Amino acid sequence: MPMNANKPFVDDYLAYLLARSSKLVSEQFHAKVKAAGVSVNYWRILASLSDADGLTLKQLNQRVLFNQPTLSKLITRMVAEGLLERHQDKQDKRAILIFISALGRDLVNDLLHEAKWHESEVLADYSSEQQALMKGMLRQLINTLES
Amino acid sequence: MPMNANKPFVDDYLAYLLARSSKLVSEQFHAKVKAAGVSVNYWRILASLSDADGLTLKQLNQRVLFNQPTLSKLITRMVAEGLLERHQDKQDKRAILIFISALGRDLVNDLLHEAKWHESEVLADYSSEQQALMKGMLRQLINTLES
DNA sequence: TAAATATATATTCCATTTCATATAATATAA
DNA sequence: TTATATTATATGAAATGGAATATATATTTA
Repeated sequence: MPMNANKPFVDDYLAYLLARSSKLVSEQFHAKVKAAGVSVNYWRILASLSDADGLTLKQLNQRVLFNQPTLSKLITRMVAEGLLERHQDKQDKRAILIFISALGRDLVNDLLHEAKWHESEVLADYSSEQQALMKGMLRQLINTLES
Repeated sequence: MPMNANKPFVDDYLAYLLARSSKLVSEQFHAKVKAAGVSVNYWRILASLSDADGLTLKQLNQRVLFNQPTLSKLITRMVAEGLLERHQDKQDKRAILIFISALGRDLVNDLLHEAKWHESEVLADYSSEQQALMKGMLRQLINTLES
């Protein structure tokens, strides 16, 4: 017997609402990403680096929130495919600095444009006040959770 | 050179804000899920079935938004582990109906309690009005995207 | 400074997911 | 009704992800 038959769980569960909306928002756009020959994780890495080139692997991981070995291997593949460059940090020789290559830059610039266009479609029915409110709430939630 | 050096992309990109907040909200709770010996995907399936037992694989997939073969294999494993039951649909013999077993029910009930408690911690600093506003916006976004 | 501890990244091995396709049942069209 | 298309689920091979651990450098402690 359900724990609580008269009140659906997931429809009032924040983590579910976030996961579902996240997936739905990303879904159509990811089809375009794949059409460009890029996996979703590649796109996330490129987008995260697009305004912060030269991060260490650790700093990058704080943005993309992957597992460390997963990111390490993704970087290896992306370097092999010519999308990124890996340089040793002179200050801390354990660390590597990750840069977008010219090829990766072209790719991410295209995708950034498509992403913005896609977002404007998703949010077409929302006023700019509503959009700001929604994004603001999410940013606040992120800040709360990061501290 | 960045496409737009003076305006960070990801911090104003809805899909990123959703993905990041989703991951941050789920993160600590998923540690508890794993501590209960359950993978995150198992938990998502059990939670989705908790208030809608007896869905077809396809209906369930519309809730969890996995790939069809992924869900199919997850179900196979969960049945083998005694958490779920798979029955043929009498009306449509192609379809299978998925039910939670007694064992699965016990497990999910425990996790549902922990999930609610975790959510109340995450949202501790929010008034109930703010909580309702946030969830309402997400539900509206989901509805928009589903139609 | 030597030893111990901590940190950043890489690697190995195994589990899981994905892509493409198969199978079986249903719905539709000729 | 027979052929065709569609739908629901399953499966196999290959790619990817994750847990544990290794390696190399940096930091702290005695």
